[in-house]
Amino acid sequence: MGLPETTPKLIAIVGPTASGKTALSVRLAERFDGEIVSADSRQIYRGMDIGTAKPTAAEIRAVPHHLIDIKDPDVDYTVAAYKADAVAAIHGIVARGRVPFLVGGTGLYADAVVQNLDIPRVPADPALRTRLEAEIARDGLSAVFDRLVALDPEAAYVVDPKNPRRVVRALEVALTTGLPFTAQRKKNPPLFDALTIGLDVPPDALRTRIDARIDAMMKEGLVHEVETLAARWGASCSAFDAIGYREIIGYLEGRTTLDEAAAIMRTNTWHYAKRQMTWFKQNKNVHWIREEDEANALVEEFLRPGRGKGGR
RNA sequence: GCGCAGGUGACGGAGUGGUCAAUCGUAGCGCGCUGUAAACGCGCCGCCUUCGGGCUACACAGGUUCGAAUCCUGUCCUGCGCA
Repeated sequence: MGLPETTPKLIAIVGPTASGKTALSVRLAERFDGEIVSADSRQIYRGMDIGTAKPTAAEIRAVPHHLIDIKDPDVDYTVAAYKADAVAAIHGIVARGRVPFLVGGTGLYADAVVQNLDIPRVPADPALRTRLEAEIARDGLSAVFDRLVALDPEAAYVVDPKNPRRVVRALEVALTTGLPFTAQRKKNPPLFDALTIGLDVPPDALRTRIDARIDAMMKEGLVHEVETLAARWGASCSAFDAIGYREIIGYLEGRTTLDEAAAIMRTNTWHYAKRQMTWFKQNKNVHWIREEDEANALVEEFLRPGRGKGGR
């Protein structure tokens, strides 16, 4: 299928949290002379190491990693910024003659790159959002949704009328640009010839891995990490609206015991993993694998000159 | 072992004569998502169903009533109080 010959090849590795993406990607990158671009919305942040299960120092030494530790937790980062940063990083890797691996569990981030999503160029407007949220509180969400539909009729069946956050964002875009939100979100021709590999871990096994990972995080000093970060940046950064951080903050503020916090982390992480699966399953181009050998074979075949997947 | 308070779906916890298969929360299951995405949201959740409905249920056994998760009696069990 028709992608230009010159379209760079990209290998994306996705899967739920704790499925083994990091370890697999490091081995693949070593084997195929690659570099890794993280597609993880929390590993972006400096200092959030244990709770986000960042690659280890040894792993980072073994293979160059990009888009990890690029912001402080008080900075709000976004999909749009991510897409730009990731595309730039990938081009850099390609220019160096190496193979780019896009690795991470933040589905929207990965899709923004792989599917070349056109994200409306309207930055968040906190004042406007606050006003719209007040409007929702006063008039009800459906009234505000109606307002959106008046400006953007198509939004009636594209935007979830029951999701305040979506309604607010769509209105934000429509109001500040004067153009319909739905006309500004597009899927463009792909920038990269991508092979997407998904790690398929059976539910029971995944749950076991998640629990084990949380135990390990606790032993490695998650509480101390969160305490230190909160002391420095305050507990209310949106970066800390993340599994592990939220629960430990709750413990530090005396709302739960440590055991309770850990238990909540386990179920929240599980819920998250299930949402990730829901997301990734939608993408019919993912090659689901259970064994590393399968990944090796897929990548080897994909990288063979003239054997790209041609936009599929 | 006399007193009091209770025993409701996996758990927590509403309901106190009909409109109750039983509000709600949690867990569980399914799903969605284009500048907060580890975020945000939606659906299902006794059993069966040709999706109209059918069946069995609110500790157990009786009873009152046209009608009971809701009232009465007894039994068993639990918690606090007094022995």
